[in-house]
Amino acid sequence: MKYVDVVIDNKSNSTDSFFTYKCEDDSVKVGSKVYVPFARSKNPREGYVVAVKDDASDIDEKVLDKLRSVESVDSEVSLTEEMVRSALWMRGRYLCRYIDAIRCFTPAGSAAVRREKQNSLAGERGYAEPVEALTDEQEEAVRQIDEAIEGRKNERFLIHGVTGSGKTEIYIRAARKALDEGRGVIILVPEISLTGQIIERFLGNFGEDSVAVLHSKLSAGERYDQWKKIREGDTRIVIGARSAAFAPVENLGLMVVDEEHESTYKSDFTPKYDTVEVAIKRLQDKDSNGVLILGSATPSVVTYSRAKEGIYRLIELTKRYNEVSLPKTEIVDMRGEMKEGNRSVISRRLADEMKRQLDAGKQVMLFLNRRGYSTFVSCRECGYVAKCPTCGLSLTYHKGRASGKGSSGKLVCHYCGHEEAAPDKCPECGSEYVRYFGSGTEKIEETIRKLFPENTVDRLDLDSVKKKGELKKKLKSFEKGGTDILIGTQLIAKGLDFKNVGLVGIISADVTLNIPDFRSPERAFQLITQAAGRAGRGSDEGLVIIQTYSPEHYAVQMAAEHDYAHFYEAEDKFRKFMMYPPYSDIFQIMFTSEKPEAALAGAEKWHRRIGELLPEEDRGNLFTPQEAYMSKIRDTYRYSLVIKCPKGKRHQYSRVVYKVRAEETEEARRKKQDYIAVVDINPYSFT
DNA sequence: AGCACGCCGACT
DNA sequence: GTCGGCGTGCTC
Repeated sequence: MKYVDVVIDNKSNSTDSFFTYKCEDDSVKVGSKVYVPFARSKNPREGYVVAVKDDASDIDEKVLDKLRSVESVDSEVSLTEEMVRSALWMRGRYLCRYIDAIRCFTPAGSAAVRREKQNSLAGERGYAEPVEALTDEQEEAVRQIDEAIEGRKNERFLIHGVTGSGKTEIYIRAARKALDEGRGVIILVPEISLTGQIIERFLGNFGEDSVAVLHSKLSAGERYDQWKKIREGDTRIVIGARSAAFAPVENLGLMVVDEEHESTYKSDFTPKYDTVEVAIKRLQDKDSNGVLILGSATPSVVTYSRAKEGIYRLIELTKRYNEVSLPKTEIVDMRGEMKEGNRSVISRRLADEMKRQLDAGKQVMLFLNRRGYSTFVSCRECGYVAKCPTCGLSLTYHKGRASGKGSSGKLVCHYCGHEEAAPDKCPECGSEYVRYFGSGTEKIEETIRKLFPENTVDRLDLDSVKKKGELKKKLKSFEKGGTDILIGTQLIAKGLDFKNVGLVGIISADVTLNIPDFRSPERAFQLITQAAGRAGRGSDEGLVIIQTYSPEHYAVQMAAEHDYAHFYEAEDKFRKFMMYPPYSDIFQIMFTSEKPEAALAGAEKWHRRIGELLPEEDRGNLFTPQEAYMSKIRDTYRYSLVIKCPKGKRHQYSRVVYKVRAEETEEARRKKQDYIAVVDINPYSFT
């Protein structure tokens, strides 16, 4: 007989601990799924074994006489020990429940789910590109990676390579090497529906039977089948979005995170994990000792700084295939447009160039900021943007919240709570053209249709991705030349390859630049770079026009010059000065409730307790609770609490937050709690 | 989260 | 009497 520690599968906060059971079935292992009696529950409850003991020697005596027996061991589903270890680590890292972390690793559908036996890869056809000779840079990268894989070294690489420098080919070689060594492979991509090329090439190189493609369109049954196939070792290569990082691959030898900087790698739901961190954890496990490859043309500042620190080995790919040159770029200063009477969002320069290109039979792509981001305040004559004096972030305009003096509104910093009256004149130049930016993106399509009535116009954004097939149809139409002008968000800025695009226009670099988030310069740089990468992929040199009210901003300048190194330098200085990541971790705790006063009271309570528990010298890193950026979503009110945790103190701060949460759940046991608190460490946006 | 227990008001 | 509403408490 054995003794096992089990994590019970229920959503309660108060059962978030290990429960010890006796187990008659000696086949039980760490990772086994079990059914156990629990409390007064009539039916046995599901749980996962996290520890197995052969005797009762280190079991608490108080518990020993209460022990009940495991009902049954589910031989169909079990996690590897490495998966269990990684899940336990996640709980501490992201302050979620054990079961939340474990569920990431378990198959979503159960065996009971009806299984439609259909080929999940239907419609995906693989093709192996004719193997071209590798560039010297690629050759060297492959050599280093192969060596690490062969030596079973837990090494991490960052491939910083411009678009078209052949990162995918390196991934394929690395995967082949890992397979040759008898090891498993996980390839992560930001959004499966937009990365057809990688998948096709993997399918082409390794064959459909050797590659499991995990995507959101899979039914529960299909998902389960895939999970089983991977778990049993029938498929050694897995490709998928974020959640594929948890695939039950044993003997994990290689993980690739393509487009490492993408925000889709941060989970929106509990647990709010960071995929790269999970990958690192899984690979450094003693059963893996695997190799990590991050790839990006525009690595996140945090990642790049880690590369500089030596945590990642940096591989720079500077040459594009066939020596295709990077497109020419032009910055259009929109302040001039205003002065000269052009109130349209399309500059005369952009309109002229569009006409020229369209007349020459070329296609045009126009990029908007992400849809519907809210307002920042800017002067249309001098480009002044209202910023928080202590945080350096853009202030957000709040309408109609009379701040005493009957002013038209106020400007609020969503980080620290700083407030000031909204100006009716520009504080820099005195102009009355102070405007609130950021909405009405749909208008652009209308404007373009009016400006170019002869041409076909199409628009693509997140909404159309949701409609199955719509995306593919629109992209196909553009590819075939059926559409002259394609308007889109940065969604279509990635990875697509259209040969006939002569001009890329970035309508406004500013909206990305001025959302109240310290990452906005980084995002602006990435957006411009990616969008620019769509131009001139054929034989002709392309042109990129960047419209902005801040032409002197370093993110705009450096992106226009294709100069990542200098952008990084400038951005790193800013981060260091302001103590933003990588120099800190930002804890955001979101309080929600149907009653605004309950959400605020919860936030204030936590604020007080955290303040009491943090050492004196750290209190300055704890900010006052704020009404959230989106203060009310579907009848729930939201308040947020931000803590800036200096580098190296994450454990300490986590413990404090964890303790406060434990206190609060303890209290909720007695009194009904009327708010919900959710912790997010390093959120991707402050919504 | 379940689920049982138990205490009270309302009804065949 | 006794049915059932839901507040309370416990879970190896």
